[in-house]
Amino acid sequence: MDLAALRAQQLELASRIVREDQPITTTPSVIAGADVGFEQGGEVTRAAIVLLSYPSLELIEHQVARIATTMPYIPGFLSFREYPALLAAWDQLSQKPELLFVDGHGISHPRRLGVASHFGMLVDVPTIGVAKKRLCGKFEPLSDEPGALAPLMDKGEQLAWVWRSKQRCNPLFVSTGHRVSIDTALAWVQRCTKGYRLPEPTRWADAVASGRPAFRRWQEIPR
DNA sequence: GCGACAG
DNA sequence: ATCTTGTCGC
Repeated sequence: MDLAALRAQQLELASRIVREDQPITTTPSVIAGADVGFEQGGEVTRAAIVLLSYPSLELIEHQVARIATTMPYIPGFLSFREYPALLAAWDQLSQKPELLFVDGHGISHPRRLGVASHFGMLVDVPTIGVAKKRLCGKFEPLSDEPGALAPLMDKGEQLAWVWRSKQRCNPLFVSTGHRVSIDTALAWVQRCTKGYRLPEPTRWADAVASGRPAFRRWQEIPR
């Protein structure tokens, strides 16, 4: 793999990311969550996409795709490692969502093209990036109260909101993926958070992608 | 030159 | 991300 070429590709794609809200924004009735996990020591990439109804936030569909891993993890190039599997899972959906949450950064990336932005652009759906760790940029320490907020700044521009979704939990990094402003991204993440650190779409995608016990229970003991 | 570094 | 049980704290 040629990192210089991938870096150039990121700059090109990043220039096409829409950081503003859509002129016509209607309330979504279906919101998706996407996440990626690995198996067999990393040789297999497993992507999961879940569909939740809104505003009830109930799981209505989940798809999992497994493909041979094509690239190693290199900070700043995560999307090239994860998007092939995500696209495979996306194609398996019986219906497409109106809003998409992706586990990872959106524009809060060195070249402004985190996995949420890259994948969001590929499927061309309003997308939000929800990351659990900082990749770049700086922010002031948050107070301990849940709801504490601080802008993630880099080179003079705000790239995300650092938001403490729950008490005694590390904050989340919420950013524009594609076709959603940073403020609107935060508003949707807040509306979809129900008492846990992660918003429901990413929480379920995470559970499905990594075979969490909570999900297996729901999966193996239905009805 | 010395750290930092999504998942 | 993943390897992994119990355990400390609210």
